[in-house]
Amino acid sequence: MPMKEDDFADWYLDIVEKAGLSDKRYPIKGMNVWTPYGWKIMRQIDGYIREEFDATDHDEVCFPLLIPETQFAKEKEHIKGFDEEVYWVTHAGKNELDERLVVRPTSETAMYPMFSLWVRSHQDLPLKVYQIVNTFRYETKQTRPFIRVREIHFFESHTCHETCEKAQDQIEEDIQILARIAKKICLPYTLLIRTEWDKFPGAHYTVGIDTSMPNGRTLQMGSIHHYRTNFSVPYDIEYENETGEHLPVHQTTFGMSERLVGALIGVHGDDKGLVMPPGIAPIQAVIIPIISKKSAEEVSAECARILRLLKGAGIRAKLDDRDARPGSKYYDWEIKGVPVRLEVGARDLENGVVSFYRRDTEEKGTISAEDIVPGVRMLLDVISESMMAKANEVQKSRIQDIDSAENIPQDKILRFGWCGCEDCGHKFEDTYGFKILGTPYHPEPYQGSCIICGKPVDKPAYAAHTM
RNA sequence: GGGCCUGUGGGUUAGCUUGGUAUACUUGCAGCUUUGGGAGCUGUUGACUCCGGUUCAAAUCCGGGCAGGCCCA
Repeated sequence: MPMKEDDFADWYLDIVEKAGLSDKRYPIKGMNVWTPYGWKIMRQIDGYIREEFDATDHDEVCFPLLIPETQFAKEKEHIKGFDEEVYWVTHAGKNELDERLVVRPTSETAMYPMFSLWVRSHQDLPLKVYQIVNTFRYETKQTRPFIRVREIHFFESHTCHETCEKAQDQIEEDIQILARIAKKICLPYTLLIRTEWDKFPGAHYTVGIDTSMPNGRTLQMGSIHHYRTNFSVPYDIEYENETGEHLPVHQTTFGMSERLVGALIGVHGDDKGLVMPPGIAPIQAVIIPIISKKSAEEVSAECARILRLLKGAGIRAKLDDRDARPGSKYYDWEIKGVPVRLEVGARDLENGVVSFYRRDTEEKGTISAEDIVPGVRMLLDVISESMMAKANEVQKSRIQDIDSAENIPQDKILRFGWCGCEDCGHKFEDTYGFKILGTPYHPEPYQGSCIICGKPVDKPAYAAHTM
């Protein structure tokens, strides 16, 4: 059941604070401090992103944060889209700058003048780079940790290709990369081609990556764009082909932000707190010793042994040997969403087992102490699969077909017929109060008629309230 | 751009109308004790957003700044 808006806001902020993800008391709106546990999660995700891009022949780069105004203004649509939400650097020390500098809201305009120098011949193509950096956008609406912030941690990949088709192939590769990343985080998502009036400023087309949050709204986690030559022409990124012709490159970008963290809170969290997917959990298994006077030494020794084994096997394990009651430790690690808890007490020693608790389903059981490594490994796999399956179920149940304005559920993603024309699109958004997310990137069978004009259509459109 | 509201230990908060010793819970720290779902006891650290005004006296009243939140365009 979707949560009410206020309940969601309280619940979400509570988890962010209690799990130690972020401290929002920093005195600038929308700029929060990544606290250690939250940052570990983000780094875990970043690490996986690096792995994926490196494995697909992208090179990591790091561009300057500041962009000269003239460079920023070269692509007209682009600057119009960001005009209202960029930060400007206008002074250096006591001097006013001759040319103002933009604090990057995204890096197209920082990178492309350099691409113009780097790309000369078809042998330089494809050019595939990415960076993991922070960007800045002056949000005026209400901010919320990870979901709506003014300083945004994200990755962006930028590619240049000889032809439109080769750029399109890149988008297919991006979609594969996305699929693998999403699986790691156990996040379901939809790929929808955004409407003309909602695409990225300057893009030929935009694919939005959305997921559904517990308040019934959708959260856009990132996007993939095909630019064609929209940027390469104004930024003069040309290559010489085999026959000596000079042609503009075709470009793509792919980016996802710290909203992934917001999404995983929303998608997996429950009333006990965060639930971390094993793939990116900073701590995959926490060991709690159950000390009693008689067995203190034996229990400690066994815990140390298990910790050593798990770590040796590459499992991110932690021993919680604080001087506190077991119960209070349980609560601490449940809020943080640690997937597996292992308990070792006198009783377990006697039976040659280790007790476990699964965070996602709250099931308890035992693993033979001898098989602790394969046992934990299998548990983590099972948890990943079951979290993914459950999240997919929920996402599916959030989608509802409609064919008229009657009985519109406010907390669902609507699927309906739309002829695709801008007029009907705007009419739909105005009368229904929903935002059109777009049409499926991967074709899906559909027979219906435009909900506004009645024209028959063979592909659906999706709409939702957005975060 | 216009309007409204709010700032009290690390967190949550009482007190503000009617000016006078700042309340409680939680957290932190130390000791004792305890450990299979937030134990207990004792001791202890820690706050009135800032600047100015009124007053014998300001967390409290007034003005301004800063920060945050909400509503409207």
